[in-house]
Amino acid sequence: MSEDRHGTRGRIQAVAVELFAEQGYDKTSLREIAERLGVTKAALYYHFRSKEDIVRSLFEDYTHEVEELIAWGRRQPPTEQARRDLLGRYVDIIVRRTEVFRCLERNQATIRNLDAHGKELFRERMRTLTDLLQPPDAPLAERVRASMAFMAVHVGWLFFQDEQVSAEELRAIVHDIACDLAGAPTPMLASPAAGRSAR
Amino acid sequence: MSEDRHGTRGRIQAVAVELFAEQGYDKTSLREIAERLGVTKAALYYHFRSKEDIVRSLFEDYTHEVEELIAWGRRQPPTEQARRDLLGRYVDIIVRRTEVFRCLERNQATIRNLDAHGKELFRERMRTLTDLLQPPDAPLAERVRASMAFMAVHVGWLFFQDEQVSAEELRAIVHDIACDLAGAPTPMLASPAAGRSAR
DNA sequence: GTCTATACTTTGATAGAC
DNA sequence: GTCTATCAAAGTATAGAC
Repeated sequence: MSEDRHGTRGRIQAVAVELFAEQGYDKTSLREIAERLGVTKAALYYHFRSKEDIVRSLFEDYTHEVEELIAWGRRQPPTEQARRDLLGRYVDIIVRRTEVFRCLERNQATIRNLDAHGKELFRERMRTLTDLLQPPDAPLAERVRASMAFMAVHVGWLFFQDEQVSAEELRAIVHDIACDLAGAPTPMLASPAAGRSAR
Repeated sequence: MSEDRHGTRGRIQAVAVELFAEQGYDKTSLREIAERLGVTKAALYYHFRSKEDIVRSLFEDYTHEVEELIAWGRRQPPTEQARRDLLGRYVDIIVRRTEVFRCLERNQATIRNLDAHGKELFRERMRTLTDLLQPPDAPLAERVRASMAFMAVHVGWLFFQDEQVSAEELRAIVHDIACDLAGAPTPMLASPAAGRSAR
């Protein structure tokens, strides 16, 4: 799998996500990636056919996980518990792929246009996830809340990521808020926020 | 002000936001902007000193409005009503500057690094806004919710922007959700969501 | 698997005429 | 305010040796 940073290929990917997220995809040259690894540009072309190929490979695992989540969600009964689990699993994906997701978020304009058909891929997946929480014919306000439940996971996790908070605590808080937005019952949470959610 | 699209300068800015948001800042060349306007690259250099100068000018008005909002917020008493108004005014800024904000959101990595000091500007403004809703010593869960109130405005407005929904309705829904997240009382809202917020 | 060398392309930017 | 002409720089990508 691509997340082992042992082989040269994996090391290239690790350096690439970091630089793409920090400076942007376009501002990061292959020369820079190669230098950081102590190899030459040409070496990169052994492992990847192009620069775009690198960034594409970065999102493969993430995309796959989301699609599996969607498939899983479709098999669940329409219970509150299932919705709660869906959001929890989504949080786990974001947590597990933090770096990749940060890179994605900061380079939306670039990444949108990698594939001609991939243009609205993110949007459609988000739409599909939303539908798992609220049917397409639900009131607009409910659908917006459902979408926001997922998006809140993104911004909440990424934004507070580099503060001095424990990952477990933040994970629980983000999940809590997401459930709250989705209208799902609040998960048991040993935090001061637990009272609020029950208001 | 820079949002009048009458002068050549304004027309350059209008084309630039659109292309930057759609294809990304780096993938958009000055040649392309010039062509779209029916002028030459050199003409652009009469109005702007550099490409970066164009993108910087785009955010001036937006930045100014947010800073005025912060100043306004500091003058308010710490009431629920004031917090509700703060969020409402924030929504109004995003609504008014939709295009610029979309451009900002999709080019985060690039724009972050335009100024060396501007690097954490967005983050710090968000932090300041958050503090207006919840003091820095509030429980983490409350601060995350406060931050999310603002971020929810971004994603909610932009994501549903191009669906077939009326601007007024979406504005109200987004404001409603933001208030809910911030713990502020729900604004009067003639929508099916009104009941939910009171749960 | 990695390197040297280089071809090819595009871009941001400038000088100076009109 | 806009145009023609031109430049240097940087980037992606390839060919071929080791």
